Amino acid sequence: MTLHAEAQVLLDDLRDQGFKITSPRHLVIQSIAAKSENFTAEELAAELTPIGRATVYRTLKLLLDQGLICRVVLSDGSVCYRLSHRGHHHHLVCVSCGATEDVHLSDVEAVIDRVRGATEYDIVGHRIEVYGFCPRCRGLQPR
Amino acid sequence: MTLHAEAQVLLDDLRDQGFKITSPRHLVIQSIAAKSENFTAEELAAELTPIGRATVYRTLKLLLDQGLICRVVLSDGSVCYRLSHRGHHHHLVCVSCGATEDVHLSDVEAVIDRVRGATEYDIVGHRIEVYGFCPRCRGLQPR
DNA sequence: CTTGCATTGAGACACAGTATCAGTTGGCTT
DNA sequence: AAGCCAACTGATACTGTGTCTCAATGCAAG
Repeated sequence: MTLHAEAQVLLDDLRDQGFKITSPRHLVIQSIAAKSENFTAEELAAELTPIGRATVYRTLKLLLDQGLICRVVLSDGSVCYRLSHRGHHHHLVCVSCGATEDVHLSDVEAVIDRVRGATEYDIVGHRIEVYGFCPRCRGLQPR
Repeated sequence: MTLHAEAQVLLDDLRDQGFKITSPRHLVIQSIAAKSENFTAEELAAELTPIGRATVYRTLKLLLDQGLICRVVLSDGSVCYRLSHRGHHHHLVCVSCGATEDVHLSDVEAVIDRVRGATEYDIVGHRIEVYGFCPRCRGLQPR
């Protein structure tokens, strides 16, 4: 299994959009697909050293625009990325260690719709992050 | 009216927390209190030139920690600040010009509570930003 | 009025990301 | 199989946002 199945999906998706499958992109995607946890852009760049930092960032942006990965904003405001397991979802982020889980806030759409009816704004999207202590960090919680 | 009423509230609040009311802080707060719209840290620093940039940032952080101002994340990921008109609320942000309105997402707590019941995480907070075109920008909207 | 400790300012640093631009390459076209 | 060229790459410089350090300063408690 030199090629993670998820990587193939990402590659196919990019190809379908008319992007070139270059060897740097191939490597970046392979590396991302192998990760089950959050990663930062710099981590990824460091790990893929022969590949230029700019290229790593460009590929991330590409995947982000295609909705193939998602950006997670930690409670301290720093950001990292993770594979998007397709479909609209939100994140439950540990304020202590940054571990992240996907959550489906099923009724949020209804709440947003209510805003839609009550404002002059033409609503096009939203960003939600829920913060808490993960089971692992709960024990170390101050007080 | 050399001192905006809102400024007095902020100052009192800081004093109550045991912080010193120095003249740089006084000026920063006065300047913030006079703004009705979003502002960026750099804007503020530029406007208050004789005051050190670091001090402006430190004062912003202070006010942020005290919940006296809030941070708004625009749709492009850049951030700005605005006076917090107290109480928990969220932001409706224009994706085009960055104009911001406070919104009260009344039922969101119920949604979050539902998550609380369904996860191992000990939930302590959340961040919500709703994006759309403001009335002014709606007309210029591409298609 | 003194004095301690919080605060300040200047500047260096850190981090995340973008811009530039000459050089390379994937993949269509023939 | 060869050629072409827009898309892509990598090195590097730059930007924006914020933090750190550390000597100097100044609130406010006594």
